[in-house]
Amino acid sequence: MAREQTRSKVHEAVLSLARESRVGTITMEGIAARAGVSKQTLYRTWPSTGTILFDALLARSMDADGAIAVPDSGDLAADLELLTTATIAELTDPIHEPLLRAVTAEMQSDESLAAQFRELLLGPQLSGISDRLRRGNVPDPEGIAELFVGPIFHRWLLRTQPFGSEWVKAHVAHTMRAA
Amino acid sequence: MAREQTRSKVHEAVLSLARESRVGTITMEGIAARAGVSKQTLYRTWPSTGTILFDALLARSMDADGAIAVPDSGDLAADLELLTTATIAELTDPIHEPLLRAVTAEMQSDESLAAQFRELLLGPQLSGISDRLRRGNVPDPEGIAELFVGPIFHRWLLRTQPFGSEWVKAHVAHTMRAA
DNA sequence: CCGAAACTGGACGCAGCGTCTCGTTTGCTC
DNA sequence: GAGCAAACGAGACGCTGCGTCCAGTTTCGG
Repeated sequence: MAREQTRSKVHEAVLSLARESRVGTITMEGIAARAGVSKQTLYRTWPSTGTILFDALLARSMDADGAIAVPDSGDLAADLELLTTATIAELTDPIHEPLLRAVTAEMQSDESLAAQFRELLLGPQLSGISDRLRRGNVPDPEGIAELFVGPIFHRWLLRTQPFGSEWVKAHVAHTMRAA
Repeated sequence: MAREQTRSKVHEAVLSLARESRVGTITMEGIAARAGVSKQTLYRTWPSTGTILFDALLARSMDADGAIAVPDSGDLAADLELLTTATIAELTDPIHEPLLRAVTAEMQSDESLAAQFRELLLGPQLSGISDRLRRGNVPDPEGIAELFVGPIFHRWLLRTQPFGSEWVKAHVAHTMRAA
């Protein structure tokens, strides 16, 4: 559909806008202006700002290493701790964070965006983790993966409290005990 | 500030709007029209639609029983299962759900709304649970409370999969094992 | 019964939406 | 390298909602 050059111009524009202003204020017109692209071009490919943000997020997740790799050293507890730290780093990354917050928000009133998110980001992430758990002979790996991810996400989304290394350790310990 | 009658007219309007249309489409002008109230009156009390939705949500949570009561029968596992079921019922209630989704979304770009939410809804909820856990001699009750709530919220927010009774049982079992 | 506080109704300029038209550029195909 | 379809830029369109302002009315406690 869209030329590759257009797509990357739009992605760059979105990233720079997300960096410098509140994500809730990002508009189609703003993106078009920043990217040096006509609104028509935007609407041709993306139905909403949420879709664009998600697309940018996805592109960013891909080129680094293809999402977050799940470590497998044989020591499950150590791996979970690494994974927690890596996940937190991504969630609080100055570029990722605003994009992800905006997409999460938009998902609440856009089911098709939510479906895309689940399929392309959340799903792979969760099954990566449950695969690792399965290799560690953990029963009900899917359930434990949810138990592991849920509280991290919860704390991030609701900004309950900052993530500290002692919290990470405690969380991994809880997860290990449940597994 | 606002007369009690005005406040309740606005709450009713918000509830009826949330019931019948996508929450993302709720506007100040729409609420004003539905409530038979001038925009001026709305802005005098609430700075944004998010604030109004949160206010309505809070009012609704209060009059029922004062948030969700944490059961205490002595049997921790049974209590957690009841609590899970009650929480899910609230999260999927046809009126609560859209309001809560909208507020959660808005919180992502409105820190002061997030703070209110934490203080008036999330906080009491979490400390109710950790109190119950403490009474059951669970170590690190705050941590376990997060472990308990996180995955429920995660599954609801991202609509990963529907809540089934077998999932509830498994989740309680995991939590018990960690505690 | 009087005054302050809360209210209605409507008007204001402004930003962003989503769609349209028209003329230009890009890049693939023969 | 000429030709053609697809993608693009520029900008105009009416419309909805925003947030603020004003002038006149209602409500209610002292």
